[in-house]
Amino acid sequence: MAAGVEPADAESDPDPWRPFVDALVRACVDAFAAEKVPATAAEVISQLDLEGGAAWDVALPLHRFAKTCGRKPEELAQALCQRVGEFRWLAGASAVGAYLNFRAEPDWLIGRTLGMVLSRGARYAHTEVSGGAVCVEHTSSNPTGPFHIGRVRNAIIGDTLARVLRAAGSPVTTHYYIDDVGRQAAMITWIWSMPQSGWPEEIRDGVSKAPPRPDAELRPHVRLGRPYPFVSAYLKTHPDAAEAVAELSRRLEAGSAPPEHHALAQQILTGMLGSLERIRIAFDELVWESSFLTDGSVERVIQRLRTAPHAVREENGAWALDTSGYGLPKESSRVIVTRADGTSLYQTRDVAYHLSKFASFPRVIDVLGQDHRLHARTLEAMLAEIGEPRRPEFVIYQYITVPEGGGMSTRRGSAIYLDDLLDEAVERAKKEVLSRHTELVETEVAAIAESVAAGAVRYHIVRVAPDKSVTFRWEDALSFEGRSGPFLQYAYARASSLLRKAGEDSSLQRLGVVKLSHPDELALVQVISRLPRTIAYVARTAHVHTLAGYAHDLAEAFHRFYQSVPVLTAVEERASRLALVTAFRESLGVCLDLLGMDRLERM
RNA sequence: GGGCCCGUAGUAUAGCUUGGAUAUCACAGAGGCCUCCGGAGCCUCGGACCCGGGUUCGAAUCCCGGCGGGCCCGCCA
Repeated sequence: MAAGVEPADAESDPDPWRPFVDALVRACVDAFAAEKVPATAAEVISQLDLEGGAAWDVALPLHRFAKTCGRKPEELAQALCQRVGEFRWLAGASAVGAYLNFRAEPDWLIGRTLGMVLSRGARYAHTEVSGGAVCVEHTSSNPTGPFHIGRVRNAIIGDTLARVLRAAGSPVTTHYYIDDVGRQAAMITWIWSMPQSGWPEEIRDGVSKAPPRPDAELRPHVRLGRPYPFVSAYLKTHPDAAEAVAELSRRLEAGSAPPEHHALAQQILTGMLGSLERIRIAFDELVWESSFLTDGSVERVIQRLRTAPHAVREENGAWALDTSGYGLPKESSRVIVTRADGTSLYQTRDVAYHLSKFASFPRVIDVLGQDHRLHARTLEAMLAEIGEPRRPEFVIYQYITVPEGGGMSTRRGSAIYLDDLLDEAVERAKKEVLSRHTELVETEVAAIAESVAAGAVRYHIVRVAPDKSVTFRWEDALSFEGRSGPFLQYAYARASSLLRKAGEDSSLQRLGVVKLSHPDELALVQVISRLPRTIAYVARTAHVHTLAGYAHDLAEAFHRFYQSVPVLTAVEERASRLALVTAFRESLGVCLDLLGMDRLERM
């Protein structure tokens, strides 16, 4: 077979299938009209199954259309098949049962797909900036100590989503919202504002008996976060201490924080962000909650909420909102706006934050754990109360639990920390690398191991649908085979190795004719051609796990091709196959970029 | 008690938005593959839609009711 490579034009739609599907829909609408069956293009598109039965087929089930005209679907399929006739790029149409199957000319799709990838390179499947700006807020963990991997699920989902939205043509700004004025922030400052020798015995004991952390001195946020869970427990039984923290909290709100306060939060946060950098996550903006107090926006929100239609004054002076009209559970039909002492609460300050987001971004996305679901609905009610018509979109994910049952808890000692998981993954990756390579120097081995470990951790978490809870198991998280990050990176490294050995003739942008016919070659092209569609889907639905699944399919198709088709030793097909390998490598590279994983030339 | 989410082979997971042709993929299990380019790979086999109703020509998918698990129901965040 021989196919001309179609250079990618200035089309904004990066989907190689687009012209074929457009032609197909037109042909179907015409055929329906000829049969006097009412069917619009939109109806055809909605029924169209692009994944089809066999890999190359686009299928149209006819049950729905048959019903509206009272004919048998099988009979309708036969009739339509006669009328669809021929249109550009159609290799054949067939009626199978109640389905109409269309096959695109393989040569056309091969040429078009490879042409698209080879000319666009790392921009393959990307859409030119077209949408409005999007703000993605994710992670937003309080600066109270190191991340356990439950919290990291938020960061990985949010970061992946941000990357995909950018690829789909939206300018994205990521936010990490830091609570530096609430009770938790006050607790950290309270305990560290006294010398350790002066700490209450329970807290000192707790810290000294907690499992030792060899990295505590190395990572300041680990050390500074150590007393937090014990402080939290201590305050429940010591009202005097609790009052001291409350007083500190009031000072924070009033803008008269002790001098060490911000530095502490900053120090812990810096350590936490350092952990996230290990898995390639960084933020465009760090947003401090205190900034909405100092700029007066919280005060303005409070004024608006106190004059809102359902504002209620409690006897003790607190202000609340009756939200029973918003369909919230009746137990939470009252939300507090300000405490009896006049100070604000998290949900009130969050309204101010969201108003500031709406001022800059037409689209606002919040990534939240399932425990914040009610808060999300409360926030919507509060926005409605002050007459704000806009709403954030919420991406809610379920928790990561431990095999013994329950969530990750620092206090119960059931938390698995990101740093620990990465450290362990790095050790294992090093062993794997050393067993394969003797020529690499130590720094290279270390860098590769970090990349493999980070990829393994990110992939392990992102591959599961956000609305499913995950039970954490070390052996699964550290698996380097099958549905794992290293499986993808290995495919990339294999392809890189091929292209390295091929030498100069891998620059094939000007390759005129492609000769590919092996089923595994066609299957690989088919998967490559699905990438733009997949990115568009993820951008629309925020189902980031779909991209992880796609990337696995892509790598798998390559491994199969690699196994069954020789490349370097091929004679006639060598150039074509190298072009295919190049296109594959770039497509998988785009996936790795979007999943926040490193492209490894060797591993 | 009320609300939200989840329930697919031994384990894990896709498909559920918009019902449609033999339900995806992995780990574990059994059996194979380095005459070629990286065996972190490939091939073959066996194995699943929580239960009960309903809607429909057709239900893993939609509706109702159970059961099981997670989370929330603070003048915490």
